[in-house]
Amino acid sequence: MGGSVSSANSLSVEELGSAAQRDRRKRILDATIALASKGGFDAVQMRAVAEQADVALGTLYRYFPSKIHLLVSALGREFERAEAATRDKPIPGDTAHERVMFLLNRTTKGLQGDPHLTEALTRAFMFADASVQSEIHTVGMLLSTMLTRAMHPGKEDLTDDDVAIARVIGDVWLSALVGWVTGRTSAGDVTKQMDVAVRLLLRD
Amino acid sequence: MGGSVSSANSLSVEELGSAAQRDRRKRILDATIALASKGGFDAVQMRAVAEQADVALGTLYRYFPSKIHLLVSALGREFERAEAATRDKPIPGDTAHERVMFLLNRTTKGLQGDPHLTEALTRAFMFADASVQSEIHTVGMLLSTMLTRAMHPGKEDLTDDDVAIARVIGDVWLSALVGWVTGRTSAGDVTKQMDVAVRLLLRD
DNA sequence: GGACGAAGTGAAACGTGTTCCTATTATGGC
DNA sequence: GCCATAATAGGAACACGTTTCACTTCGTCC
Repeated sequence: MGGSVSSANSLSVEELGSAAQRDRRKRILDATIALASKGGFDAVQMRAVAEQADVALGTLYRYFPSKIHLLVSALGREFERAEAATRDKPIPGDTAHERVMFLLNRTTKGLQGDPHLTEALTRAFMFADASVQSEIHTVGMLLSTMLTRAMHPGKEDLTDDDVAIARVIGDVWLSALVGWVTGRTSAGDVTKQMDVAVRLLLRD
Repeated sequence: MGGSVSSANSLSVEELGSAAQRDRRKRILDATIALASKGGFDAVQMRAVAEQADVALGTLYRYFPSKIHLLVSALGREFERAEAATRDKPIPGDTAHERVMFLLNRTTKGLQGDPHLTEALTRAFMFADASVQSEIHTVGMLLSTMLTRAMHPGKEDLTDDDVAIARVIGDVWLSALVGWVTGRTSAGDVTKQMDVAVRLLLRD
């Protein structure tokens, strides 16, 4: 896991030439999600992923230079799906508080429906080091986009404070998620913590 | 790293009978800090810790059941030192905001003075799973104590909001730290993020 | 001082992430 | 179709966290 901050990035969909390659990449991520969903972080074993995706171990490493890259990329794909599914759909709620809580609750409930998957993805995200910067950045941008849209639907020029608040909410959400994943707090606590934080940050 | 939530805890100072045992424990934690300080998370290798602490590998595992337990315990000891060093010393500042920022800035600056050590301890803390609950809890309580004391020096009956705000600040601080450790944000950004969060949460 | 159990030692062995190497197969240009 | 090159397969090898085991040392009770 060491080494300098090299250019070893995960191969993104765009830079994959052939359809066969895009399909391999998809199979790998599908296998990752399936294994994570069944047994969490520890169950995502590189040999098992390769076998289930029907690629050689070397190929897996060619597409994703480490287990962490793999899992964070899988997280990114899930986030993209979630973001795409809710784009253009207005978020219900009369106030920023209500809309943000709606978004957080829906997402949190979704995650809690698959605890193992959530554990795997969250641990990977938290353990990632500098070499996973770009994959992490993708996820961070998506989260920030979803939150600011919930706060101010349709607003174009976001203030620094808008962005800062979204960031703080994202931070708290991640911490709460980590607490839940590691068995420190209950599912209800996550919602409660979020509600308190959002109430403090978005006084309508 | 798998397994059920067993009773495998780190041996705490209190339950260590002899002076020789307390000394072994101290040597182990000293070696851990030294190695972490020199090379970060990856450099804290169990064989190296055992050798430097002059104990057998099996003994190291008897005192700390995993590398994560070891590092989080080391973090706990450092936190205890920091907390003890500032207990009874009033924190300068006229407002809660000023005092909290003073505390955070001082601590952050201390951490940034030893990036490798900070990286090792932060990664361990974030990667910890349910089996490290009690060690994590120790750290969480210390952090919460320090923050609420900075917010309301001498106050006895803290409200739910006081505790919630401290928790949110702690969450944001951790996230910011993770961002810095993983090279996503600069040292200055950490301070800036904290200032924004504290300003939003503690409107004087 | 001897016996007994707990704690410590030393080393081998195992599991899984990661790297490396060689043979084989796709792919694209001529 | 044929060659050059890249991509993939298959699998051995390595590193480090963790486990295990046979043996030794330490502390305590008689």
